[in-house]
Amino acid sequence: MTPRKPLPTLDDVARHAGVSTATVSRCLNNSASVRGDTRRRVTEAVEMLGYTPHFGGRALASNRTNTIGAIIPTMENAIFARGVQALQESLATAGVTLLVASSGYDPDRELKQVSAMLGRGVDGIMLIGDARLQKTYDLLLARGVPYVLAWNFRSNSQHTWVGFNNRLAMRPLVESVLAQGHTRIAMIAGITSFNDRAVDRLAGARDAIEGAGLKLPAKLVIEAEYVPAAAGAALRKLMSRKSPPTAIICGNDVLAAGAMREARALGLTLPGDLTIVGFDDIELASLVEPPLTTVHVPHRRMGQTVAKLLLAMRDQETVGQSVEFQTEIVERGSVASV
Amino acid sequence: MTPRKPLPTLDDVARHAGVSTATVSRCLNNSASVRGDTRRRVTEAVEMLGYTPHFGGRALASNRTNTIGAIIPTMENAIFARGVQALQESLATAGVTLLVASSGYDPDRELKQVSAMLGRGVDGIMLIGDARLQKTYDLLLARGVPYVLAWNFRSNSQHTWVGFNNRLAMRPLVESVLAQGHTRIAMIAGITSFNDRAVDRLAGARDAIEGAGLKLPAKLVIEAEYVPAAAGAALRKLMSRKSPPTAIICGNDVLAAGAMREARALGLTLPGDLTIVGFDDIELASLVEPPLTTVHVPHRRMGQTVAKLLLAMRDQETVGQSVEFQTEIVERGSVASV
DNA sequence: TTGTACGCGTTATCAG
DNA sequence: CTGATAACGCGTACAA
Repeated sequence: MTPRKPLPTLDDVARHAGVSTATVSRCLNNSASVRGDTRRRVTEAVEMLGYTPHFGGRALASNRTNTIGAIIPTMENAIFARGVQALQESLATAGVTLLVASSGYDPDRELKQVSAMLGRGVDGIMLIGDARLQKTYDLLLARGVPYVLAWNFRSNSQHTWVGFNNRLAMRPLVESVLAQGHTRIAMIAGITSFNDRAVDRLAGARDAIEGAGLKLPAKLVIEAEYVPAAAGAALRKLMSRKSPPTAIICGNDVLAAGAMREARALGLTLPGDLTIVGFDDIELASLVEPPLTTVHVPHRRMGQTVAKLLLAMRDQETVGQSVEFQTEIVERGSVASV
Repeated sequence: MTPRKPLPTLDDVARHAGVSTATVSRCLNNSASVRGDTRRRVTEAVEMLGYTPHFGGRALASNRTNTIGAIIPTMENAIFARGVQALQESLATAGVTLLVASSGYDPDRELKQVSAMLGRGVDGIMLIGDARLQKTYDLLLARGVPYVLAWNFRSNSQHTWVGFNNRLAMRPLVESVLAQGHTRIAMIAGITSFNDRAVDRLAGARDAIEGAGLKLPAKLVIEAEYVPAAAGAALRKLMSRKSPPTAIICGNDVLAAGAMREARALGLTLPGDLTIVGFDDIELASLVEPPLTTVHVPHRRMGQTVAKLLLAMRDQETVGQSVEFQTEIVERGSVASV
């Protein structure tokens, strides 16, 4: 490995171009007051030396980083990956860099990540949902760094939200299952600890079931980690009951796909023997057999909106206006009448 | 939004603790020479003020950022998401932050990302494959910033690699298909432009087919974007030929799943009417029906290894020792004899 | 339009 | 073991 070379500095560029560092700085920041001639000499020198502004120096002097942070539970979840990708693309067009960290659904780790990002001087932060330590909010508020909560929605909230109401979104899906005559319905939910989306989806399913005069007993609710195998184990447990459910609501598409695989392994015919529905409408949903009936969520648009909002909050130092998205059921064929 | 508050500085902490900034700095960097008593006073003050070191200042003074960069084609590809997640986790245990950017398979964008990361003073960079602008390498070399190329492998390379030989990995998979008696084999490859993995996998398939004395004519090779629908369109085209292939090699699992979906839509029975194989062994592979025969790739272990290597290269300022991983075929049931 | 000079928050060197 | 103090690279009043 070549030894670490010292980066060319503003000073080097200035000397090469025969101007002062101030002028170079002005050129780089597109400040208007630079003569075309001078500007050309400077940009030439920049080219020649392969100069890149030093981020630290810049942050120190300007108290601006052109950086937005995003802390998500995990990158391995396609819905966040997609949203973050869109967020990054939107920010990039504004010349802003995205800093991504993942908390692994651990609130303590999230707090540390927020703290680290504040130290890095991010101009704004995206967080997922609102299930976290109060201390995390305190930190954000104390610093006055704008933040947006995403992937869920609450009205009349003190926070700025970009997302959809997970509870309300789940309800019509379950109602459509109920409409097929199912009365013994179970749920394979995501882990609800520090996950408001999982909590709300479960609550929405319960709303629908109880709204139909039925019950969702605790024994028919199993929480599973975000991997197909966990859903498979849950399904096996549910189907081994004396009177097994005829329909299973899954907290998301990955769980639904895992449940389907296990159901097939048990020799069940889908959807004839068992109705299974998911949530999120990731690519996977249309690739399994039978294709999954699920709830479509506009992940990319949410990411784009978060970008727009955070930049506005940063520039206008204004409070952010929450944006609520609507979801819709996508009927594909994993639901049958009882 | 609360107005942006000024962060507490080292100076504030020093004043509160009744010591000098130098001492505070020493405490924070775990430098040994600080009395327990003093250290306690300092950490107390840090707690009280909610102090977080200013990243820019630190970078400026120490010429170290504790940051590693990773530039991947896209986060929406599960294989990179998984690898990057592992990379991040490994780095985190060493107190290093990961900066992720995605190039969208655009070499110009990648060059800009590298430049930006260098400006941010990253201590090392992970790149995917070796299909990029020479200028990008020049920049890296000029700066002497350690970098690792991942997700592919070349022996006797001037670069440091962490990955597997895509060409060699594809060969036995295709040979196992040939062993089932297939003679008309087609390929749905990834887009090969600036994607050495896609190129190599295609080459590996050709190696196997020609090694068996058969041909892989250009008309039986279709490049498709990394989405199921593109693979579906490709499959439809292939199957509409006068004498359609009896087996289709796909450049990755997502393409394979998309091809399967379309094949079913055409009324074909899988694998009886058509053999389809994938590559990568992402979760999806075991969730489709029939489950996909594919090549297992240790994505997480690659991410961890990249972390280890980059940290070592940074600390010892030494050349990195390439690490080659082996892959293996996972036979699941999407292959039938002709 | 351009240059001079200071300060941003931290680390590191050197005395004490 | 601790305290002054000089860098580090850049932006920006202020002056010219």
